[in-house]
Amino acid sequence: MSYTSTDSDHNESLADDNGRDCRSRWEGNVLKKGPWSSAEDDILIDYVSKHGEGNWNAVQKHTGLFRCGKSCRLRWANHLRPNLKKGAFSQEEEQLIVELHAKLGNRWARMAAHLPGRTDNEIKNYWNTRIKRRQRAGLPLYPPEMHVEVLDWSQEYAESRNMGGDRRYQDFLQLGNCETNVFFDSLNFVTDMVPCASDRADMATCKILGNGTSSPQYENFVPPITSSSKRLWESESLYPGCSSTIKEEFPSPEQFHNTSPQKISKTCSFSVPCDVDHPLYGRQHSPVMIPDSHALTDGIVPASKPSFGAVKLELPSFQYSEATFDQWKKSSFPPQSGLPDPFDTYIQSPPPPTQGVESDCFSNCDTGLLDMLLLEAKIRNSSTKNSLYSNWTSTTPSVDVAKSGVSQIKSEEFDESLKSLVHSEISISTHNADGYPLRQRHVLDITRPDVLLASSWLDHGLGIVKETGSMSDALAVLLGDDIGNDYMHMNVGTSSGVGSCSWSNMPPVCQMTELP
DNA sequence: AACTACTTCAACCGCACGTAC
DNA sequence: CGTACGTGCGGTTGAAGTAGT
Repeated sequence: MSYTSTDSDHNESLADDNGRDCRSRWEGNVLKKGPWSSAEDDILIDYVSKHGEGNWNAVQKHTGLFRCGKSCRLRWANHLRPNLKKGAFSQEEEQLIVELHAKLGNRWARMAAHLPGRTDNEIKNYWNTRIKRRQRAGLPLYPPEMHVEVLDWSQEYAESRNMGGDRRYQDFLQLGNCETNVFFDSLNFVTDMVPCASDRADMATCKILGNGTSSPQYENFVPPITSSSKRLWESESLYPGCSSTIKEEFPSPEQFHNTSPQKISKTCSFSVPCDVDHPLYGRQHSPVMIPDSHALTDGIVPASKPSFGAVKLELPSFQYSEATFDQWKKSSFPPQSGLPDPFDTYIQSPPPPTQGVESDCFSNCDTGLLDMLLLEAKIRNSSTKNSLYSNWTSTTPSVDVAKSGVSQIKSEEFDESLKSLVHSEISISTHNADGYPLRQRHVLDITRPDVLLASSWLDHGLGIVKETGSMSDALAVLLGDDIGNDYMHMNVGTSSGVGSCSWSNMPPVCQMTELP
């Protein structure tokens, strides 16, 4: 789009904003708004070439430009600075944007840092356009092929664990100050990347939303903030297949104010206790919404903002209707398309669920969160027969996913495992730098979902997965039986057994919370 | 050709954060 | 500590472009 406006053809409002934005006056002149003229561009370019970037508010003083500093900065950053790429995004760039969005959410500036020559505004516009397109098409935001990427990424982290950590992983984990948010992003990442996991989570939510919950763990809820519920409520169209039950089960924003938390939460999602830093309420050990819900599995949560249940929703990945899935099942993979846009390709011909998954994915979706995490870990450990899931696999219908033999997990067992994770207090004796013994009580904050997410650590770091026959055993080892001993032998460099893992060698999310 | 609906994208807006005073 | 200021970020707006009828 090219503007051909002149200096006089746009509005020049005078609203006051502490004199800091473009609506202020400058020496009696009204600062100009609207599109920039080429003359203005030249002035700005000349100024920056002489004085460099920064101190934008000084531009108008030195150049006579009737533009505020913010406007100058924006113009320079988005259009005038050198090495800016113009034109459509390449396929590589598009794919990178999708990957980055899966990891970062709507953090356009960060995404732009990974795309040389591209601006946050460009990426944001592209994404919003893409969202609208996919929304219209009723399709998920992230192509299922990307599940390969997440596995590669997990492997990469595991391999680089002893080399100072994977920067991608660290960046991924340390976005913002609230690990819970990180987890939400992480979970989104995983669920979006792993089609079956995502589907199952979504289906699980459909079930939760549609049928309510009967399991005890679903009773420990907090009501989502109104904005979330409101958006969910308003997003009926985003949840085909669930919308009807959402309408029935999900209270309207008005109802939220008049309904008991338990009643509300039972219909929304499930949660586990989680330490949450909140700017207003401080650190709380309180239930936090687990983004197991349909909205949440694809609702990218801006990690920069605290998430005291403030789960911000965007678009769900599971937007396709049952009819669409039927088409998927019948269609071939990879999709046939001559469209240049790889995502349009996906829109046109969404791939079917992985072979052998359909029935169980759609019929046995009582679990969501842990199931998905296990799925990820399972895939990566597909070569190990004595896997974490052997007990479960022996008692539940087996489902092959990507030739790896991933199994469904009984919801009851999942419930019990989840319970065992909650409020686990451990005592650890170590030595300080001077050799004096230190004994501290900790809460191994494994209730933090991000800890759970660190399956790379669970299986690669501790080696627990390979040593035990079930997730329950593994977690028991992790939480109580062994760690609860007075002394833990933690050797760096070996990879078998619980005692082989240094606490400092854990992913950042696995840091423990020291009890007061 | 004219009209309408939709899409794109530059720019604006409000807010948050860091820093200097 | 409070205030002013500079800067950056993400969400939103609305004009121009485009496609469809």
